[in-house]
Parts: sequence; C-alpha cells; structure tokens
Amino acid sequence: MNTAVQLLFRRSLPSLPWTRQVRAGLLPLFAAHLRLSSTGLFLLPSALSLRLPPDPFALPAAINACAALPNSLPVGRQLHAISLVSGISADPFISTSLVHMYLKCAALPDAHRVFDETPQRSVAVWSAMIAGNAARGRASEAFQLLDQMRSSGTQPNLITFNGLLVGLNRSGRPDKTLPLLQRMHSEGFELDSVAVSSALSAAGDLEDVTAGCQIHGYANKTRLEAYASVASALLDMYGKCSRAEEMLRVFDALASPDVASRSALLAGLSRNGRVDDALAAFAEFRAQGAELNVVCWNSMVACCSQNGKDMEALELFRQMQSAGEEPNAVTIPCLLPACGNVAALMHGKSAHCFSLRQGIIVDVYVASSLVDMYAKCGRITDARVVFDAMPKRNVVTWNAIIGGYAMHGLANDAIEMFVSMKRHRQKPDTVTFICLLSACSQAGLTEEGEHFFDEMQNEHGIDAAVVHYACIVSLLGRAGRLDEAHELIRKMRNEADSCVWGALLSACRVHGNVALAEVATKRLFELEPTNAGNYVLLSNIYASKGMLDEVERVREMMNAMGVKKNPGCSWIEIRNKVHMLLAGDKSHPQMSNISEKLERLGAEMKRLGYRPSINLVFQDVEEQDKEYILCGHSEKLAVALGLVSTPAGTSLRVIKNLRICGDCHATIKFISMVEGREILVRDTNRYHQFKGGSCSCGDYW
DNA sequence: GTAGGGTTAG
Repeated sequence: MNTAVQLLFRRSLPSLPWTRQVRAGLLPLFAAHLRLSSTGLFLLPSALSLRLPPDPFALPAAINACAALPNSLPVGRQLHAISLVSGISADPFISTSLVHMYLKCAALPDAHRVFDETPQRSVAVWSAMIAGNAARGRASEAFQLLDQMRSSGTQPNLITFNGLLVGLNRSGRPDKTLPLLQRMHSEGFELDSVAVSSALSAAGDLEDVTAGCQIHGYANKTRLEAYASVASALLDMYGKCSRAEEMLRVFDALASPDVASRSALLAGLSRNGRVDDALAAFAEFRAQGAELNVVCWNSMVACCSQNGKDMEALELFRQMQSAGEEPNAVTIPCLLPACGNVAALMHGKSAHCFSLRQGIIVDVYVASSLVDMYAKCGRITDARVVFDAMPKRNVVTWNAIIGGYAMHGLANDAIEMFVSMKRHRQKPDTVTFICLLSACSQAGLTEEGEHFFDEMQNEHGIDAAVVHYACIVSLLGRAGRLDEAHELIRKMRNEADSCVWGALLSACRVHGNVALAEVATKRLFELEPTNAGNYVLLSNIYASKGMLDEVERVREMMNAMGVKKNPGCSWIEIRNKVHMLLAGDKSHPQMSNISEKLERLGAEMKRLGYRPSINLVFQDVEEQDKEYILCGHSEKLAVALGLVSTPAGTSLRVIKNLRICGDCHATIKFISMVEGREILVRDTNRYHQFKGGSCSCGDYW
C-alpha cells in the first residue's frame, strides 16, 4: 500500500497541472499518508522538490506528520520556514500545528516563540501549549497558561482540560490529575471518555483504588463504560491496584473486548503474579483467533522473563516472530532479562543485531538492557562496548554497568564507573549503591565500601535500606570482622531481614564461626522457616568442623519442618541451544558421555591427591554414595557437557540457580587447569572465572 | 476539505 501510494505520487504529480482541484484532492491524501506511515518523511522531500504550492489547508497535516514521526524536527522546521516565506504563518491552523509539533519534538523555545508570535490565539493554540507543556513535565507552566488563557478572555473547553489531564499523566504527575478532574466537574464540564480514561489511568498509577472505584461508578452511570478506551483503562486500574478478581469481572462483562483490553488483562494478570492465568488467557485468545498485537506479545514475554520462566520467554519470542508479529523497541527489554538469566548469549546477540538493524539501539531502555544482558552472560567487555556507544544514558544504564563489574568481581572498574557517573552529573540512586557496595564486598575492598556507605548517606541523602546493611555485613564479614558485623545488625535502625542475617551466616561459613552462625540461623529459621538454603549452610558449617551430631540435628529439624532442598539447576549454551541440567538428573541425551568424562577427570584428580568434600553432602547416605551425589551436581554436569561438546580450548559459561558448592568450586578449578579452558560459572551471587587452576573470586564466596 | 485531548507492553 505504502509503495503503491509512493509510486502514484512519483508518477502522477509532475504531470498534473496544479489546479485547485488537484490540490484539494491530493494533498489530504498525501497528508493522511504522511501521518500513517514512516515512509511519509520519504515522500515529503519529493513533494517539496515538486514546488508544491504552500497551502494553508495541507500544511497543518504535513506538520502533524512531523510531530508523529521520530527524528523529523528538521523537516518540521523546513515546513515552518515555508509558511514564513509564503506569508501564511499567522494562519491559526498552521500556528497551532507548529506549536504542537515543536512541543512533541521537545523544542520548547520554538514552541513558545511561535505561540508568542500568534496574534489571534484560538482555543486550539492555547490547548496545544497547555497540553504540550504539561506533557514535557512543566506542570506549573501549564497551569499558569490556563490562568493566562482565562484572563485574556478565552475560555478553556473540554479538549483544553483533557489535554492537561493527559499531559500530567504522561509526565509522571498523576497526583495532579484527580484534583483537576474534580475542578472540571465543579465547573460544570460534562466529562467524556477521554477524561474518564485519563482519570482511571492516574488512579491506577497512584494505586488509589478508592478513587478508581468512584470513577468506575461514574463511568457506569454515564454509560461511558461502553467506550473501548474506558474499558481498557478500567482493567489497567484494577490491575495496578491489585484487584485481579475485579479486573476479571470487568473483562468478562465486556460485550466485545478490543486488543487494548486483552493486553491490559494480560499485563494485569502478570503484574499480580498470576502467571499461569496470563499464559492460559493468552493461549485462549490465540485459539479463538482473537486479534493480538505487539503489546500483547510484549506483555507475555515480560510476564515470563520476570517470573522465572526464562525458557518460556525465549520460546514465546520465537512464536511471536513466526506468528508474523514484528518485535519493537519494547520487545527487547522484555526479552533480554530472560537471555541474561539463563546466559542465552546467542539469543541476546541476535536481539542486539535486530536493535542495530531497526535503529532502536539509540533507545536508552534497549541499550541498557543489552548492557545488563552481556554482563550477565559473562561478556563484560561487550557490555562496556554497548555502554560506551550509547548517545544517552540514565541511572538504570549506569547501574547496569556498575552492577556488571560487581558481578565479575571487578570492583575497581565499578568504582571508576561510579566516579565517571558523578562526572556526567548522573545522580546515583539506591540501586547504584547496592551495586557499588556489593562490588567492594566481593573484592574485599573493605575501607572503600565503608566510605561509599557514608557517602551515600551524607553526600547523596539516601537513607540506608536493609539491603545496604546486608552489603556492609558481607563486607565486614569477608574481612573477618564478624563481631562488628553483628554489632551493626544490632544497631540498625531498620529491622534486619533475612538478607542481612543471611549475609552474616555466609561470612560465618567462610570463617568457620559456629557460635555466630547459630545466632544468625536462629533468626533466619524464624524469618524464613522454609528456606532450605539456611539449613544447608548451617549443616555445612557443622560438617566442616566435624560436628556430625549437629549435622544430623539440622537434617532432622529440616525434615520436621517439611523443608525440601531446592534442586540445583544449571544452564549452558552450546551452539545456540540452551541446555538445562538438574542435579542428579540422568535424562540428558549425552549423559553417558558426561558421566564418562566426569569419571575420567575424577580419577585423575584423585591420583593428584584430591579428595572429594563428602562432608558437604547433606543427604544421609553411605560415603560411596556421597561421592556419587557430588558428581551429580548440576554445575559439574553442565561443565562436563560443555567439555565433550565443544572444541578444545573453547571457553565455557555455566549459570547456576544456587550458590556454587565447595566441591564443585575445587573441581572446576582443577578442570580449568588440566583441560586448559576458561570456565565462567555464574551463581546466585557473582561470576567465578576459572582459569589455569584458580578462580577470580579468590576462593571467597 | 485543514488545528488542540484517548487506553495497553520496557
């Protein structure tokens, strides 16, 4: 269609006489086409070069096309110049669309200049100014303009107010939306579907379910509920206010739900943790052949990647493409967390290529999620390359790179980036300091960590949250200052949670402090009685001290509580395919090769004097079996699979869902030496880079 | 025949 229209213009325009009729017939078509398609801007220069006579009827539409399409400010300026030289710039329609266009393109001074130079200010040009200023985050200017408008004798209408409402919502000021709605109501405006949709959207953002219900009542009374935009805004509001049941009731009552309503429902279910319901609803929509769009697909991909269903997210993305739904700039940040979680580097790379091809790499969300993905996939250098190439960054971007360095144990790089961040005048937030402090604690930079903890509170006015305390506890703990760490927990203003006590417990394991470990676990068993990790850690500490009766006691306690150990799970990507290995699982088709490889390595290690750490085995079985269980740990299986499936010398990347076990750590160090391989293992905390028999964590984790 | 306001995904 677009190409056809283009050809029509190319062929017919030069030969047509420029009669009033031709203009009248073609220009609106041209303008409508501009507004609809990204090829519009391609058409515009050719139309200009045809010496298209400036037309006060067509210019506004062309100017609006510039407002709607990205990167078209230069063309918009050109159209502005044309209106100036042809003496029609004072036309109220033209100046209104110019104001609108400049505000949409973030050229505020230009918008204000055009507005100031408009002698006869229509309601429309005032409305454009007010809406545009509000949407650009200049709420107080917008309200001032509204007052000026009135005192200059022009009365605002419903469109003026609605524009202000929408602008306030968009610029993150939903708190100002509801009072404005009240004011409109008391000034006697009959609210329409736009006003009600915006109000619902604000109520949702504020999680103000009382206001939301009131507006719902109003919409019901006035029959505005029947409007599609009101329906989807209602679903969105209930979803954001954690009223999933009410949301489902609204959806079921819809006579004919549209795509936006379906999308709002899917997003709402996902947001409320009802992942399976969202997947079921999505499957049902597909089975019905109901219309779905890229927003629905993106919601579902995000739903999976945010809820531990990473493989499902990758699969949905594949299905999305085979269903002919073109991914967009939002799809990438929905998908990439899943790639990062399971280290699906090839999928992540292809998303990177896609972003380059589509020109969406300049989107700060897209590039930030790429930085994060590369870091999580063990490619910190690639993360840095993407970071350096970004034209614009935000706090999330900086946090991604600092957190990436932290995860790789590269604390000095993390600190360097933090310094650079401040030089770029980017304000750090609470996440920045979590990344920075954990970098210091991973690398044992105790003094630096303490310094940043003070800097956070004194220079940046950020209150220490519980997670920051947890970082400091591991920092002190790593340095062996366990009593200080314990003291800090006692002095904390906030209530210490399981992260804080867990950090202390981990430090106790490293330094073999049984007494303090018992203090920490006492609290942990109260705070999270069903977390198997705490029992296992305590048992490991006892085991390392040979306190086998205590080990037995912990196991009994765990059984009594009905706590089951989380199955260990590792992922490795081999030639585009992500393989998942569960501890003790024999189902992988390559299992005989894996076992054979592990046996051969085990024999070699024993010959060199290595003894398997059978005391780390938690299960109550014979010694022989303990050794066998250790060999079945998922990270060993994944490494062995990598060894037998890739050429010698290739580096391997394994992701694990739990903390790496001591025996596996020792074994993989050994493997990295005898096999001459670099092996990266990411556990819940960080990357371990095994090379030539040692690990980048310095045996502290 | 032309201008100003619409809901859903990161």
